[in-house]
Amino acid sequence: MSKELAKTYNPKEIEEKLYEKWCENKYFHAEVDRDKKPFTTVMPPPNITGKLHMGHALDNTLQDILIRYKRMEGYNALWIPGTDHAAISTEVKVTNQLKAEGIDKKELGREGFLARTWQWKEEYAGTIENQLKKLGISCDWDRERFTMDEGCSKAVEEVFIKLYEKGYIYKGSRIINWCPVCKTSLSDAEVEHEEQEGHFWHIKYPIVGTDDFLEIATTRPETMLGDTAIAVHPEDERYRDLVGKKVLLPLMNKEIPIVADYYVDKEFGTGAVKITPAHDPNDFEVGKRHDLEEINIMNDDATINEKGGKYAGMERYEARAAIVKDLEEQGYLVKIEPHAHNVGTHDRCGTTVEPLIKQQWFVKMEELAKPAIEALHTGELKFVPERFNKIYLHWLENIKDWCISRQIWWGHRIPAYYCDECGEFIVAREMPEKCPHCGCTHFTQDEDTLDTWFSSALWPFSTLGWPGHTEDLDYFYPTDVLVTGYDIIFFWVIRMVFSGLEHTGKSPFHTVLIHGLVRDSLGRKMSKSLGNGIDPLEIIDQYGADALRLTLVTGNAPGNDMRFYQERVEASRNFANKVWNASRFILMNMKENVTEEPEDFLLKPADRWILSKVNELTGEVTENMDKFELGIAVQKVYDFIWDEFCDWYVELAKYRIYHAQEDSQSARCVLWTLKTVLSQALKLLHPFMPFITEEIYSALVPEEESLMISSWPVHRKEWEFPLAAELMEQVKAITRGIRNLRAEMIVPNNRRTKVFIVSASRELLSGIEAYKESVKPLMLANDIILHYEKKGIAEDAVSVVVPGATVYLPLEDLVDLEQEKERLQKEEERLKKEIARAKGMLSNEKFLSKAPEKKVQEEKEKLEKYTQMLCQVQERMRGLLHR
RNA sequence: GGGGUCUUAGCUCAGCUGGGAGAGCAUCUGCCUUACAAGCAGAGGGUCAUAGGUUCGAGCCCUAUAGGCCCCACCA
Repeated sequence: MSKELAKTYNPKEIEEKLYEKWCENKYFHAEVDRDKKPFTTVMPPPNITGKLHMGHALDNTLQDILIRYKRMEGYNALWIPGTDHAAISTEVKVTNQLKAEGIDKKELGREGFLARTWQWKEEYAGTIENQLKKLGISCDWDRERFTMDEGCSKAVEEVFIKLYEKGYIYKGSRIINWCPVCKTSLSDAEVEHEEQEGHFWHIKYPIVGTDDFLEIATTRPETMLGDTAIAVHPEDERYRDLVGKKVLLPLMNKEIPIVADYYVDKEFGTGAVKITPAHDPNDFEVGKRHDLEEINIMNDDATINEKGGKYAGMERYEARAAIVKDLEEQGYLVKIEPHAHNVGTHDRCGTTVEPLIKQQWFVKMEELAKPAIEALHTGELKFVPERFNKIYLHWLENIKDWCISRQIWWGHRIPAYYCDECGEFIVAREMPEKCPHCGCTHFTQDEDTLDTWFSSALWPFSTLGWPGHTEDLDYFYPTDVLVTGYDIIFFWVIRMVFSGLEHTGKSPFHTVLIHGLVRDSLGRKMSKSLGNGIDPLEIIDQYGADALRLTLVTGNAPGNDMRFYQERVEASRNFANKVWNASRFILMNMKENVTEEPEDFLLKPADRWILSKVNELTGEVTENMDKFELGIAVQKVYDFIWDEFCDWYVELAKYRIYHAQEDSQSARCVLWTLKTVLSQALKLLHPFMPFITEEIYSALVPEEESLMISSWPVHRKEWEFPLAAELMEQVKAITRGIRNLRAEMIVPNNRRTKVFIVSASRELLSGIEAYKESVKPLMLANDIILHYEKKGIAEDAVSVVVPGATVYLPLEDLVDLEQEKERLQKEEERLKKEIARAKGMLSNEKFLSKAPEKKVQEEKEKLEKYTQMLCQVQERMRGLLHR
């Protein structure tokens, strides 16, 4: 006796219970098993900075769909979860939290601050884990990792030392991006450029030894305190004679040279550029070429330092105002123009970054990038969709050295030790005992930590035990698919690829499945400041995890952004409800479990038809899944379940179920088919909606342990029934014809009529004859009368022509013959058009010779069908005329 | 400045290797038919941005144009 389902679908009741069951049974856990092929994916580790948002829900839903699919396909599926320490972001959050408590992080000191941050980590990693569990994702929690745990830290250290020894990591004094609020250096990728309305200040510098001036234009006048030259284009006629001469730097009263450099654009501004090597990346390069002095005029908090003369101590914008004022007073300011220009900001705090020269650690990228470029060309790596190839290549081909040191506490400390005596440093796994240069035995470790992406770059292999030569690494690595948003290709994907290639010799995955952003209903990015974010947990609470998941994958193509709104979730929830109720109907009627497959000849055409439909669906869905067309795959399952299965097959099944006593064999057949088709559809749906499908399956197929570990269906040759399928399509066409006619006549559905079906096809007639009772309710008929020829049917009926049959409804009081003639005329015209179209194509020599045979054949069949239908219509019209 | 992407029904979007335009929501009509009103049965609604081209055949491929969005880039 099968168990019955609750009357209404209530996700809350089943989701938590099922997730616990899955966990208890270790279904998510994977161990090395040489008899099975592995399928591995690593979760992009969410930052421990806060709760998960809708983007995380999307990312993890996609991964879960893939991993569940592969698991059912028989792979040894491993999905490693974890979180990222998110260096700067977390440090900012904790610092702010402390500030709110009136504590300055310096008071706590490094150790105290780290202890506090670890507390934060425990709290948020727990929250994140719970959120992910609510989504129903099937990752291996036994293998949960953190980018700062022991293993990952070991990998970081190993990589740093390896790259240092190979000469790929170096320490150098270079111009870098500096965040004056976070007081740390940043990589180029962490700087966002935004256009701001600013000003263009034109300033004249007196030319030494003359009464003339040289006019320059700048957007950052305060940097003039650090000017060490003026540059002009070497071929600029206007300034040719000035090269080699000097100008007097206003306010600073200092002579600086005029140099010629191709960097200068003659057409832009005045054609003369002030050069501040210490505060502008371009000027830095120019300075190197002309051996100019680099004068750093700023402190770490972007206030002017002692090199800035009377402006020392002022904040950068305060200094700017003061300088402009002084220039004006002293007659050096020519004019001020409005000017829009790009300003670099720190992506984590929004502060305008300041280019500064600092000693930092860098990774030399040129050599590392080459194999990563190659991997895409050889096909070892691919992006889905393909268009992201270009973005990936463009970045790698123009890559610059990566600044990896950060002046913050939360992160992996750089394994470099400085001799307290001579200051030389040693890169090593542990603090050295004796300085090889001076023999001193006291060392201090580098205060800096590493860029957060330095550790996440190693994620696909550090989580599998690297640098150890573990069994896991050998078996599960390289991983298969990486699922992530296009917004972190530069930060993360690229760095994982070159790191994987460098340290393991293999691309860390063969496919990167890229998804877009989840936007709000107006198409805006969801953000804290706008307050338009939607909490995935609230949606789950309201509609269930399955509904949320379905919403996130329906109607979306890889790499595209999507809009999220409630109505879409409601539609998904409605589908869940539909599945639930159809299943409930079947279980209600399955008085005892049906496990035995009926003899082939006992199956009715409808049974064969739905079996061939689900069979076809299986093949198509599998193909779509393999091509990562998840949206298309789930749409097909949705349509099959709702349209074909519920609206047609279940309706057709009712008569046989309700009359089981008269024909128990037929009832058993129909129940077997219902169970078989539904359970197969549930399997196809399971990756998308794991909870509801598992719950139903456990009731429907109690002989099996669990749906999630059952096997993915395959296409079966023996379930191809082309003849039964064709017959059913005809029955459906007739049924639709009848419903259309009635709707047009506004006959309420509760009024039943006689239905006359005239057809020259004995197969069709006998098919329907054998099936009359099942079909009657669908055709809203109280009687179906079948005729081989049209006779004995009153003319005052409405009629409809479908391929192979004419259907008459004697709707005595409702029939208006004039109206009926009009309808027939319209239909005649439509058919004539269709015939003309088909004839046109078939009389086109080129079409006949060039189009594939299959297409030509299709057209011929259409022509035949429409010609026959036209005859039926005309025959009917003649009947009406004779009357 | 370079690159990408989008423009399809009132709205939000699918449309896989080119072969008679689809879904959900919304609208309209008729139904509480004992799985489901979160439902059933029907209907209306589209020169697939514009202009060329390739092809027997174009929403799909190519070129140009217009508009939207995104990314990259050192024009002070």
